[in-house]
Amino acid sequence: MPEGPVLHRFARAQNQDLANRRVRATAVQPRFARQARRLDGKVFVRAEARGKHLFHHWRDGSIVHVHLGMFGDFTRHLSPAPPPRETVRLRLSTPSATWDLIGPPTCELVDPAQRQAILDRLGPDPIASGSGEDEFVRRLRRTDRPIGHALLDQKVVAGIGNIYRAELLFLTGIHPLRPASSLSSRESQQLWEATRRLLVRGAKEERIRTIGQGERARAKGRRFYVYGEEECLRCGSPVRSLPLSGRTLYACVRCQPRRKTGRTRDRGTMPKL
DNA sequence: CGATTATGATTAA
DNA sequence: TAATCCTAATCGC
Repeated sequence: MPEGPVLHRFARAQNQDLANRRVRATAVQPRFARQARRLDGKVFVRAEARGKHLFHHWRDGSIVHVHLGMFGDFTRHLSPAPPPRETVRLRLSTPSATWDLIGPPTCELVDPAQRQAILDRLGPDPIASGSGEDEFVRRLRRTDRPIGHALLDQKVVAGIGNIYRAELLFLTGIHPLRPASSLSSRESQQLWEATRRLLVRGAKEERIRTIGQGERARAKGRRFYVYGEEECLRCGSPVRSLPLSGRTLYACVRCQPRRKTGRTRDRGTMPKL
């Protein structure tokens, strides 16, 4: 379920609940039980998010690396917490709050070098660092793969998932199949700016929000411009869906032309076709 | 109750 | 590209 901003939200909330406290660690599933016993009752120092990766730092030097994949999730309970479900990989609790980790493909103890190796594989994370545009543009320029593929590549920019990919390309009016290297520097710059804005917003708010204030009224319950939709929220044209990098990509046939269309600016003034 | 699907990513081939 | 790792909700029978 999670894209980058969700991991940052988890890290912040977990820091509020757990940082610098003695934390009970238990596991329902046997897979992580031994490791949980080793951590149980020790001091949880802090949670750290980078892209879609999460690290839990413990005072004894242990580092737990978590990746939630497509289905993983954290759930939070206030005391008294209900008994854990059978699928709880790791439960972290203090007298007041409890965090359950469900369904992660990755939950492992790592050493500092392994953590660093993971970070080294990631491109700039606009939530963590603020800057990174140069690196982003550099990476785009040197690949001929479609921009829709490049945006999911975590070493181009860390944290974008399938929803943000579709919505960012929509917001910048870029056709997803254009080679990344063919973007003008202005387009790359706009893409980075939109990425930074949306991911930072997503880390602050409870849910992914891509629709701008001006078009909020028009949305009427719809959450996205094109992701998972059949008609473009802005112009009503059909949304094309196609598989790209093994995921379904959505794009408006009209707002995201393969080439720039001269003077015709879609400012949302156009009625439904 | 089985099949399907979902905001992911690595490894093998 | 395909197989692999993970869970839960939904849908059709």
